[in-house]
Amino acid sequence: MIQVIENKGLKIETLKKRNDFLRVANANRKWVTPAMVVQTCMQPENDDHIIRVGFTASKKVGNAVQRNRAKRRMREVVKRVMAFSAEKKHDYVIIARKEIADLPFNELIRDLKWALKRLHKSAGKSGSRNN
RNA sequence: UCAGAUGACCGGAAGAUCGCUGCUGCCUUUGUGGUAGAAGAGGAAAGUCCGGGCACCACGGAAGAACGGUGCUGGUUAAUGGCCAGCGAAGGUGACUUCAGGGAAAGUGCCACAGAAAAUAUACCGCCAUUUAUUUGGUAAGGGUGAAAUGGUGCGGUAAGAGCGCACCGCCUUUCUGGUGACAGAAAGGGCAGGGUAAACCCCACCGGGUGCAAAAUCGAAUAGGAACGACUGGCUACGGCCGCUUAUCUUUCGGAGUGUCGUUCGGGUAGAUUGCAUGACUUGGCUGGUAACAGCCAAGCUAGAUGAAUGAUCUUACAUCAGGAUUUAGAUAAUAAAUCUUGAGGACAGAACCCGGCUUAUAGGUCAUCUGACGCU
Repeated sequence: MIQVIENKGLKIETLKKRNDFLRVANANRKWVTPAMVVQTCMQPENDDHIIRVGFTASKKVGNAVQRNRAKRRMREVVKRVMAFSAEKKHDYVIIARKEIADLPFNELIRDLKWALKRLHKSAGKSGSRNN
């Protein structure tokens, strides 16, 4: 797994600015899975080796303990999936849903892979539109 | 053994793999680097309800008014509405618990319904005397109303009654004794002053300036705009403009637009960064004083510091606990209890955000200490 990262030369950073979150949300490319919602768009700056990922857990997920746990699980999933199935020059935002605390970890990995696949496929086929 | 009361404590464990945060050492291509090491959430981190430290703002000092808060006494503390020790009242067989516990003889307001009468009192049925009378007078024992009706019980007394008199209890005043005090006890005097409500206004005593670390300080880009200086650049003016010049190439006319540009410096202080920011009313242990809260002294220690917010994720193993099933033992082939095996579920409330002291609320399950009552045994 580490080798994959090295081969592709990709580096994962986290999104921190509110503006970035809004930009990704407005791009209107998203895929919904039982545990989370995945949004994506192209990066404005051109650095080939960086993928940026933002995490959102609103109050709907639960209290502070449950929100933090949701973010940590998302971060772990991203670490294992994004390294070899993300696209260069893209920003991603992952929004937690209530079920994220209860679902098994393997299912989260499978769902994120599937969501990324669908997003990239639809981007290639029909531009930026996806409902 | 059972049922309680009070106080204190724990609040998941072990292993493997992969990470995150700042710190220290070394290396270093000085970077958002590499590597090694030790460290990294709570009893409530929560609610943001009180009290402080700290910072800024306002303000000459002090007192008062207004507003808000507190409200038995003494102590403790940086401080409190907290805590400790007492007092009083209420509850409990008891250990013990609860109390918004100053003033109702400073004044004002309110008290439904019932009732004669709910407060400058008064007399419905009664009782007694008197009278021709359904009259007049005396009474407040008894009845009735109500949450509440001029203190209670007994004896005397009387026409009937009544603190009218007496005894005891209650109440009020004064004095004495004990206590720092809240208050307690005793004696003497007074026939009794008179409902509730102050979580109604109010009175009395004491306390309180405001805003909060997104406070505040330092450094400080980029863009736009501002000021000063220098270089080059057209005049007139009555300050409204007019003429001139420029606007990709030559000449003329008309219309529109422009009339300054460049460089340096300064100030403002935005994004961002650093400080504030963890050596403190600190933690642990011991000794001394104190009933205790707590205080003093000595020794040792350094124990989270994030900022879209680290302190974990995944897997495995037992274990507490819960539910179902089976077997054995006790028991009446019952109910039930205990033990063993097995299958499944499964770890509460909850995440530091400047820091402390409290309070309140949430919390699966478990441990310990002291004490009380009941039963049994000696």
